[in-house]
Amino acid sequence: MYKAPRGTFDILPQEHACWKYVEEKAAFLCRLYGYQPLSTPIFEDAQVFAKTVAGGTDIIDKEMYIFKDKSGQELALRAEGTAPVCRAYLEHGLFNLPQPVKLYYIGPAFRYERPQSGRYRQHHQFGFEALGEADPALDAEVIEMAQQFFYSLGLPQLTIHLNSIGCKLCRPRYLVVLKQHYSSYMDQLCPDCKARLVKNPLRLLDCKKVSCQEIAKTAPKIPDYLCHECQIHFQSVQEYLGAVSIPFQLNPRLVRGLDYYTRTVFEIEPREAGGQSTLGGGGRYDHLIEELGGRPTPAVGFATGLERIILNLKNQRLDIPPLPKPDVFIAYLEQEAKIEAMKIASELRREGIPVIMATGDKSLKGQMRQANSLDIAYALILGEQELLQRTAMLRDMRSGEQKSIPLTEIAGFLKQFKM
RNA sequence: GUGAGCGUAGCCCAGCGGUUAAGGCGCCAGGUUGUGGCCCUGGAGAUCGUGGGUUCAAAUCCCACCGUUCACCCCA
Repeated sequence: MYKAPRGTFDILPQEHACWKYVEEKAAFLCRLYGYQPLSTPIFEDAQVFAKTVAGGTDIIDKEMYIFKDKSGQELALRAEGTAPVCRAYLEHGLFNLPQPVKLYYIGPAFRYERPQSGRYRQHHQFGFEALGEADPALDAEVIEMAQQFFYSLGLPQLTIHLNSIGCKLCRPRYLVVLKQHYSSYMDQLCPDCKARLVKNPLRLLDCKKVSCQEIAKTAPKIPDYLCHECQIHFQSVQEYLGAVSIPFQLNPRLVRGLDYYTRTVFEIEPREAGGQSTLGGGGRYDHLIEELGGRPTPAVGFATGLERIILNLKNQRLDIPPLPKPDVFIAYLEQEAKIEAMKIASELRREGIPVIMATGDKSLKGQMRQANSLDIAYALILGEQELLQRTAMLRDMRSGEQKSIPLTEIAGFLKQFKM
């Protein structure tokens, strides 16, 4: 038997209610804040991702789906949402619009890794980006949006962690003192952290090992080493967040792995949960667009994984509005009635009434059972008697009451009752 | 890539060395010659993940592989 490949999954009809719920909340949020939808291809020139994540991590070698197409061009499945948005921003000259340009996306992304709770090879991301302006008010807006998103979903028990990781001027200065600090604990570091010390020092700060966390606690804090401009920016973000009453927690050990990030970083996680529970995160990336070949262009954004959100919704057992069901099920008895039934089904659908037509010449009992299990409000029954009288039997499946209606009046009757 | 747990019908799962592999949900049929939901009766559906080994005997013990779950690495 074939199975969905490792790390992928089918979303069955009954699960779609949940997905639709989340996607609609996302779209509505973006409308509220004036962010417009942008869809990008499922694959890109591999360089779109490779350039932006270059160095420091094994994302490219280990985690990305990279392949050559028949022409030999190197392509990569969409690894995340931000870089393609920036590519589109450059390709279509969106920098010529009044800035900032506010965009959002929602769709699949791919990473080659062993699946674990809420992490899949094909997963789904929702994100929004404000491109072309450095105003800290945008950082605050993006954080507020993220918070409002989870709130509107019914996930209010969240903590927003906030930090600033400086810019190209001040971060190198910080990294020097950070490395100094860790160097003096060299013999106590775990093997991973020894590697991080040279490869990606910022990541030292969120090692999960208890012994390394002790060292991180006493490490110099990056906010203390920000340059003047970054300090002002960071303070302004906090002020604006205060102005719109968004609670946040400063976390000097919150970092990002990649070089293009600047200044604001934030992550959102459920309260009283640690480790792998982050629901979403974002921050400012003032160097990404430059990496892709554009002019230096500041930008800030947020992204979240829908699988994690749905996991949380299910854990909270929130009531998700169910998908609408068809209004009418048409059952028939003999061949003659079947033809009439098909005519009626067709007619009702043209009137905009959703109909399921019985098929398979099952017993009436079987047909009614089916109508019941589909949880349909009305059954329309056509048999010999009804045909003779040019009527149909309309049964209210909830109450069990039924009455005979002339064929010509069915559509009008159903519309009038608007189930 | 590393480590640990788990693989028995569509789903949940009992059985953990002894010969027809149990139950529940769901599905189908009958109890109502044209009527669902509740109830009753019956039925279909399982190469017990795959391959090898131990044994008189393996779903049950051992090994390998595959799958899956969780965690690590990484986290865009």
